[in-house]
Formats: sequence, structure tokens, C-alpha cells
Amino acid sequence: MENPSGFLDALERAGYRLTEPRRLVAGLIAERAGHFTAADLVAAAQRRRAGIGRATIFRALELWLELGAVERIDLPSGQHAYVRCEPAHHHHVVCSECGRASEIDDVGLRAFVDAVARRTGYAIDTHRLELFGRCPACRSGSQRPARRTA
Amino acid sequence: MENPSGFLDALERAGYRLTEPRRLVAGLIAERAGHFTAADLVAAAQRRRAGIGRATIFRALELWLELGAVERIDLPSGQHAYVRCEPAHHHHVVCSECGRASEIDDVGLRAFVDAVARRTGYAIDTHRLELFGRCPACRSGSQRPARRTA
DNA sequence: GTAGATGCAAAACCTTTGCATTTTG
DNA sequence: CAAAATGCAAAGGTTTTGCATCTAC
Repeated sequence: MENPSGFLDALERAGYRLTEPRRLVAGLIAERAGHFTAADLVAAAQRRRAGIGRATIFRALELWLELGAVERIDLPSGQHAYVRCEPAHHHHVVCSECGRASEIDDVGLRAFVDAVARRTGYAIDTHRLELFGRCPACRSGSQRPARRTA
Repeated sequence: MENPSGFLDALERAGYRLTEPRRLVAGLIAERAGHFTAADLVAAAQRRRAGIGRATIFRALELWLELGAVERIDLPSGQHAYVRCEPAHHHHVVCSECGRASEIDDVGLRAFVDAVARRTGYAIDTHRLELFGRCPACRSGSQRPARRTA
């Protein structure tokens, strides 16, 4: 759905090797529209007999996580999932129906965080926000509840 | 640190039995200042040879979670943790140093969520916000970095 | 050629479940 | 006394690790 080269670039820039397994995992991620779990990728890899080990997938995700190419979120169900992300933004709205994720900018949120800091006296240095709802597409084709991604 | 009767009341109100193990777990939770993990409780129970099984602790947490007596949050590290909470509020600032958690109200956040909904076209029905930073106490006694809770 | 990356299988975790036994109301 | 709750140990599920082998640079 979107091209995987961002992931490969990130690796290259950070001095990691561009290996075949990593290209494949990047490809798998690229063809996912919304969020996905490590298990999704493992299953997809097996389905197409890519010969990539579970460990490789986890290691690649870990790498991209630390490079800021993906973000890890926690679904309300408690499962872990990942979404692709541009290094600068760090929040998403995730569609609870189709799993598609959209990035949102911090405007306004920053103000809120500052207000909380002022009210509570905490020196806030991190925050995580996850929003869940139905995306415009799923809302319009409201009839049949589309496939669940997670 | 705070009394455990809220937990027991919640059980009673919901028609669950007030058992000895549940009293003990409530006590363990009550003496924790901030967030805690299931593992924390299991360890504490074993340390004092309370004879409470792992399963009982998980089952009790599950119960309180659904009764709204605790909320489950996910630390930046990816670990699961719980915090006590008043049924009406649903966000916390967690001190990354001592683990103490303070509740915050939604004023302002609601406005932000609405703005996102408007901008993205999503019908947002859930959101999770977790804030992390250093609490006033830890900031003042800035010298030695206090114990880590998680 | 060599450091880095991989695959496999085992290990380590954390959480849940089945079931015989105990406890609460 | 019956229904609910418990403890134990075993099962489930996910993520990590050790290590011999392979591969990108």
C-alpha cells in the first residue's frame, strides 16, 4: 500500500545492513494498511513461505521501533500492535473497524499537557495517547461491519 | 498507604464474595503508592507467605478492572501495570521515579479529542492517555534518584 | 574476510485454565 | 449446603536468547 523504502533507508542511515530478510519484512509491513502485530507478520511470512524466522521479525521490529520508523501502541484489548510513523509525529487515531491508522498532530495536545503539568506539579516528559474510533470510510459504508484487523 | 475497603466495597456491591484472599490482595494493593504490576503483588504475597496463588491475584485484578476499581495502563517499557482509580476519572500522570500516580481530569482533553475528530473525520469513541514525568516530591529531593517501581 | 545478521529450537515470560478442594453466605 | 472462590500445576501465548551458520559490505 505504501512503499517500504523508508524502512530500508532508516536502516541504512543508521548503519545497519540491508539484508534480504529485512527487505521482506519491510515489504510485509508496507502492504498493511493500518496497525499490525508481530504475529501478523510472522503469519504472513509463513503463508508465503518466505523462510523468515520469528526471531528475525521481532528483531527487525525492535530495530525500527528504536529508529522511530514504527511506534508501538497497545490496543484496548491489551494486545501489542505497531503502526508506521513519521519520526516527528507520535499519536494516532486507529480505526476500530478496519485497523487503519491516521496520524494526528500535537497542536492543542501540547497545551493540555502543559496545563496538567501546571496543575499537578509534575515535570512531564513523556506522554502516550491513543485514540480509537471509526474512520470516515467505515462510517460511510456503515452497513456490514468490515473485517477486524486485531 | 490508603485503605483497602474501597476494593471490598466494590466487590460487595457487585455481589461478589468477600473472601480472605481478596482481602489480602486488597491490602497489598492499598499499601502500594503508585502503579504496580501483577507480578509485584505475586512477589509480595510470596514474600509474606500469604499462601495466595498467582491465579487468585490475576482473577482479583480482572474483577477490579471490570468493576472500575483499577485501571490498566501500559508503561513506556511495554509492561502492564495497574493503578487504583476513581470510577469517573480515567487518566493518570505516573511518576517515572517513584511510581506514584495522580489522577487528572479530562477538562481540555475533551476539547482536544473533539478537535481531532473534526479534523480527521473519525468517530472517536475511546481514548487512552498516559502521562509520565517526575512528581513534585521527587523533583524537590532531586539529589539521589529514588527507587524504581517498575 | 569479518562483523553483523539469520534461523532454529529452546528458554523465559506472563497470563489463563482445569479441576479437586475449601470457603462463604 | 450449594454456589462461588481457591490453589496448584499444567497449558497457552508471546517475546527473547544461544549458537552454529550464512551473508552483506
